[in-house]
Amino acid sequence: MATIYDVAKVAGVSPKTVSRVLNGDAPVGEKTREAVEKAISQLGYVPSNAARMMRSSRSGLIGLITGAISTTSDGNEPKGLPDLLIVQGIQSVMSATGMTLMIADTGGSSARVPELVRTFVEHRAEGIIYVADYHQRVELPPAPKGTPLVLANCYDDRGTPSVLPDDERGQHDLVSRLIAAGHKRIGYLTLPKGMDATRLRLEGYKRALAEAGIEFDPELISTGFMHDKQRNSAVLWDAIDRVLSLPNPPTVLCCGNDEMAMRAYGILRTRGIRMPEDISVAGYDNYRVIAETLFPPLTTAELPYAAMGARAADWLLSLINDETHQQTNPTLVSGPVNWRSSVTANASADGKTIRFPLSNGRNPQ
Amino acid sequence: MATIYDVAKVAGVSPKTVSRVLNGDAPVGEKTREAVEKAISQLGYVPSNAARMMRSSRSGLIGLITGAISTTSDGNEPKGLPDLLIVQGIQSVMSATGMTLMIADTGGSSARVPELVRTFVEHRAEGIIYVADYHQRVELPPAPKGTPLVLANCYDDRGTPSVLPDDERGQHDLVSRLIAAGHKRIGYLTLPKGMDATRLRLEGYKRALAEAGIEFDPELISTGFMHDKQRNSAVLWDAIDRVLSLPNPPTVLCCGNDEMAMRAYGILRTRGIRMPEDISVAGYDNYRVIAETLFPPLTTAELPYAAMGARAADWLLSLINDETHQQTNPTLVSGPVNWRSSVTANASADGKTIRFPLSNGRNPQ
DNA sequence: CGGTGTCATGACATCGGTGTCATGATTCCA
DNA sequence: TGGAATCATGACACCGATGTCATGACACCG
Repeated sequence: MATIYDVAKVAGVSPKTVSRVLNGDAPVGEKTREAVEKAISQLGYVPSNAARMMRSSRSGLIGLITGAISTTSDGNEPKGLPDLLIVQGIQSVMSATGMTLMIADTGGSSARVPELVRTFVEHRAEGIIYVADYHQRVELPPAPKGTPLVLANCYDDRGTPSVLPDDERGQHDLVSRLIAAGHKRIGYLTLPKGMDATRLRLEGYKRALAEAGIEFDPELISTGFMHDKQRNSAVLWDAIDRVLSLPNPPTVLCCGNDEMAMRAYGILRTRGIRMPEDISVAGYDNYRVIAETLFPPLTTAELPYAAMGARAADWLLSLINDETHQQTNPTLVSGPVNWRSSVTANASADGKTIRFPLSNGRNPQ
Repeated sequence: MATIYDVAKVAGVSPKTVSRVLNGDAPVGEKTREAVEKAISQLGYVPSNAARMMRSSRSGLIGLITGAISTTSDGNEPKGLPDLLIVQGIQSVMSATGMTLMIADTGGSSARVPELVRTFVEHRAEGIIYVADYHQRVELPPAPKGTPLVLANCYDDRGTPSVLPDDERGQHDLVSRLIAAGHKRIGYLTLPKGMDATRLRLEGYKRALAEAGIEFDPELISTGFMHDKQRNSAVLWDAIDRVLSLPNPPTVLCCGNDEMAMRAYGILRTRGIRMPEDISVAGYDNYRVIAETLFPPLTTAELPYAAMGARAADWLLSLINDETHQQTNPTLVSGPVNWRSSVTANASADGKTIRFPLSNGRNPQ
């Protein structure tokens, strides 16, 4: 690999002059510049970042750690998509700034984090971002001093800068929109209790009802998702049964995520219930492969992963550059409601209660 | 940040001795070693990879480029999942070898590739992997000499090392398995014509039939997917109509991917057709979020993304280490058939033809 | 007991850039 | 026309590791 000395020799100048041509930090004569540029392209010279870094102590590298640190990870499920979208958001900001991303993943074991951090420090990464696969609290080893750390899609209790989805607002906006479309009885099949997203979204749901003057009915709420994959279908089946057999059943079912909505489609159709004619369905995440492909396409609140990544990246950059760029911590990022045809524009007139054909049959699988 | 000189001073030895303790490349006295190790942990010293690299010319870095170079990309759809799984496969091999992954993506524009490659060369990446989001031909600028390049999920006509999914075999194995389960009339709703995967899988389909002595019936084949997202539902609707209204309709529908199968579920159910009682459905990809969540869970051929990534990484490492480790080019990786309950174990007895309730109605959406 | 090997360690150069300072050639203005 | 300012360029040290070679202290052996 050619060095700056080789270029200097070919161009008949000193290495320092070549350096000046490369960096443009001091004037260089026109003819000299041309000779140097010719030599560079002739030799295919590319400066070594490592050598450059030794003097400047700026590596141009950002370390990125992804992976499920949570204790709930069952280890073999490549959830990954949220991570990826966040990473894309980060990547787009970084490449615009000329930073290069180094990426490492824990493979699900939080024990590997210190090792990964060490590698990044060896490469003198200027900052580190930790990305979680769902909104959660994490405990990370303290970052090495001098290397700023930002958390994306997670937070800790040490006050580390953190970027989170605004789950409360997302659910609020979705439910408000449903109310605006004429729905008053809104079923809600939640994610597992104990998750931050579940709690926050329920608050958003309640706030939207309150704003519209609709009384909150706990009967309409049911957990529709278990961490235990095996029992998922049965749980959702029962939850749907329960809310549909209410004396005054909902006209729309909000699902905790798009995956659950997809499963709900199957369950509802199996019983001969049509969407959205008999009942409307909404999801959460805007997991596009699901939401756009389902038939009918799914109305869903968007989890703004890419925007969260970009926010986290911006914040990290400002920390690196020592800007006092104040941010509230945590920073909440909200996304739009994606309105699609799984929800009727005008809910059935008051008083007309649909009777659903219910069976006691469980998941026949 | 502490340097090796700081450590040497604190421990009262020469920098070279510290280096020896770090690398273990020469014997060091017991007491000296202890003093050095104490100084290291006291100062929180981590060696600088950049400085190390200047002498060794080994950076420990691998460059990874992902993104849709294809001309068909509609630009705003984050397909990404295949990329991610391949990246995970690569990552697991690399971290086991102590290499660090630098990642960059083209954001859909192939014009950015040279720029990304240049960045990697600046960092003196020891090798580069290019990852595509689906099996396709690509044209990349020639890699800088001395930096090996491996293509994952794509190939070129320059003979660059390339790792591809064995689409022919995957479809063959799936269809053979369906035949073994008693199916003889096997409908096939393909991906768009012109894709490599479409051609190869059709060959696999035919080979499986031929091996079982079943005559190939072109009526059973129909394109079920368009690049044009808007028309997708209508296209699939028509394709399903066509094969189901045959005098001797299929007992199972193979879909070009799991996404199409998900859409088929919706279409079939909307018409009151039950799965798998009335007809079986199979997919391709083993896109787990879909295949495991659908009701009933989907039988599908696995596209072994992680294994492909691992293979590509292994190959790249052997190229870097100049091993003559012969590989056939391209290297084909095959995955298992995931058998789930969307396909009946025993197809209906011969002669009993199911009549489907057909409508001429299009997608009512 | 002197010569030879082994062991533990240090001095110094080197990798490939860039910061600092010096130098010679021009240009400029009083 | 002479001194100062500007310009273009080069010499040299330095960043933080490691490879090479040298050195002093012992152990070993005939």
